[in-house]
Amino acid sequence: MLEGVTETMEDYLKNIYLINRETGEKVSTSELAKEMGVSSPTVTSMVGKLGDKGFVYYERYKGVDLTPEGESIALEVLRHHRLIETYLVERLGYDWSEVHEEADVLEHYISEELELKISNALGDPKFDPHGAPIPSADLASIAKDEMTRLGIHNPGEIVIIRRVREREKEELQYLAEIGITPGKKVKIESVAPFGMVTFSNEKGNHSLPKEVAMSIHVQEI
Amino acid sequence: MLEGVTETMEDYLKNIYLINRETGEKVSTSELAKEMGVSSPTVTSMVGKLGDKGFVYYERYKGVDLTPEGESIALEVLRHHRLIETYLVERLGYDWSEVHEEADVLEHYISEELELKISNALGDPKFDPHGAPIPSADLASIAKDEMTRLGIHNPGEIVIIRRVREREKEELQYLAEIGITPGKKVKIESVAPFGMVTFSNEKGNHSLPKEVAMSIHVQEI
DNA sequence: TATATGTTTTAGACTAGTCTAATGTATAGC
DNA sequence: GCTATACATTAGACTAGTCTAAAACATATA
Repeated sequence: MLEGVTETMEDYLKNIYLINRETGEKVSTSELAKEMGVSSPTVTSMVGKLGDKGFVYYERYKGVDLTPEGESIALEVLRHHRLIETYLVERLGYDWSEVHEEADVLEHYISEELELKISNALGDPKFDPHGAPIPSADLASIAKDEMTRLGIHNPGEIVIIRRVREREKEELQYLAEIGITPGKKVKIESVAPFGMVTFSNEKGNHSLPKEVAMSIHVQEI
Repeated sequence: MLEGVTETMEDYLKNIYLINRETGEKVSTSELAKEMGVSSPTVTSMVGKLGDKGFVYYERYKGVDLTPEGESIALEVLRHHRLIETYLVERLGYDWSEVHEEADVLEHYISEELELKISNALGDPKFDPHGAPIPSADLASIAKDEMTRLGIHNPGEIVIIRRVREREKEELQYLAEIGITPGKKVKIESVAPFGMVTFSNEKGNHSLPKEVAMSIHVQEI
């Protein structure tokens, strides 16, 4: 943790970064409150402090945005998170579905020294076990990727899974069972009523709610 | 971290355990304050809370003592600390002099799951890199050891270093340079004025202040 | 046994992070 | 252009952990 930046602040900055990357817009108080699991007034007061410290741009009723300094803190935390996840899977025998909670805590507490040792031990990996890009050591911001989402594809198209956003352990385990892990190929079979997307792969035919399919990053081939 | 036990409380309990093991007596407010780096009134207020929660026996003006429950929290933290130190040295290329700070933080944040994976990966080690015993997974309290201290031996006696208490990085590096690491043999040469203890080993002749020699656990042969 | 000395506790205050209840603001739909 | 509704902010309070200054206690020694 840096000087004057608490674990809580790091978490706010990380979540502002992630929501902003997802939506491309300024982040509203209530979105952030929901993501952080706190009340809206709590967020208002916290973003005020983050603004005073120069980590976010904040104007009342207009939402927040990271400053360059805020962004590099967010990227640092994200780098820690994804390196830890990768290490736990590669070196300590964790399953990809189990690593999120552990990394969510430890990301705030490993030193720069340990970050470096972990990265070296793994050969400076570029992606974590879910396919998410690991920010580089210089914290250059992550390039917007060229990928699409499983949920926007049409029947007949074939795509490679590149990234599966983090979610509940049981949900990730289920996705692995039906062949949705980074690197695997699937063919879209149908976009059915009730917002269901059906696809086929070596594990047979399966369906997912569109909302979930939209969180799976893919590349068409 | 357990339910209702904060990082701060874990630290108090750990330090009460360590001081009590060292002195064999109830721990006074001021000793604990010095060890924790806080003021005495802070300690008074904290031990009050720890008493309410049933982790310590505390009577005004009489010092504190761990209850069985407090002791098992302390042992759990100590087990984490020493496993982490061992892992960093064995698997991530750290030097024994560098691991203390990292472990002091992470000890509060690794899950039981990770503790188990680390212990398994290392083959359930019994001692950390400084020679300190690692509490077993069932948190049975650590048996009082049969060792003596380097500082109490007389010229001519030969001893094996078993354990070097944690201290500043630079100090540990110096001790390693002069051959004071667990497993090494030394012969006491003299107990000189100004409280200096002189000994010889394969690195030649060296001296240490008696206070330091008293913190090095040895076995006579 | 009375007192001086050092240790411990009490009193009261402050910060970080959170909450609920009340109030203010923006805007979509008429 | 006005108003209902959803969202955001202010006000005020609470807990954990810390501090300093002042008072209480324990005890060694004369």
